[in-house]
Amino acid sequence: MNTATFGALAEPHRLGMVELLREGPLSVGDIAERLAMGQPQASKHLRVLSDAGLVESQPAANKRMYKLRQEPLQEMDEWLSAFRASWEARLDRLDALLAELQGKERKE
Amino acid sequence: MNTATFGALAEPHRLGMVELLREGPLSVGDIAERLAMGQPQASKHLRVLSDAGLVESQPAANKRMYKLRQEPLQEMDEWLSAFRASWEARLDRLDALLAELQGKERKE
DNA sequence: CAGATATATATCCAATTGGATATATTATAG
DNA sequence: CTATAATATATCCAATTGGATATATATCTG
Repeated sequence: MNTATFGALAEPHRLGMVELLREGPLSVGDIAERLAMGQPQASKHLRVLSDAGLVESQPAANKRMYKLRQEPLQEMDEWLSAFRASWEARLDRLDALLAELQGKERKE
Repeated sequence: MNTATFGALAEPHRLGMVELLREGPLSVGDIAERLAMGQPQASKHLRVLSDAGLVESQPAANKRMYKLRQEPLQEMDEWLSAFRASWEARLDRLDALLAELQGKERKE
């Protein structure tokens, strides 16, 4: 797992950008406006997201459209799966325990 | 989603700690040794992880055992699910496309 | 071509951060 | 109680970071 992904998402404005771009591509100006920040700040944060591979941009006339890239998030998802395994195991044990208790209840 | 979780995982040593603790609880000394770092550094990083809720500790004799907490990772997992939906939709469309191509192939 | 619009970049600054070292704290052993 | 082992904390330092402002660059409009 790449720490750059976590680093990029560790800043509230950038996390907001990623969540915002989930709805679809946006221009820098739109992003800056919707997140209530200055344009240079938005560009700077988008640069960080872009370096981390979380977004990509393409020119559109006067503007520049940014959109999400899925790869880093998919990588995160795969990384998490190792942990998911362990907490699902716990839930399974809980299920087993509850089932056992149910069984006893019926017998008594 | 809490940026503190991402912030805590944005540092390679701390990411390593979390992955290490996946195998089970460890003392500070063990963690420091396995990650080849000094004890004060390990304590400092563990503090950050603890503040982010990613680990918890309990005293054991002379030592202090650290273990993973699942909640922040589960929260990450839920946060990711919103994105998972969109990329699974893409895969579905790809499947549909492939199926359609298969169908045409058979007809011709 | 001239002005306007959108974006990127450069610079300055204060705050945060990670590493290293020294020291304080707590518990165990003898 | 004293010495030791394990850990936490304090301090110093260099590097990084986010915000703000100014400026450069590129594209569109007329």
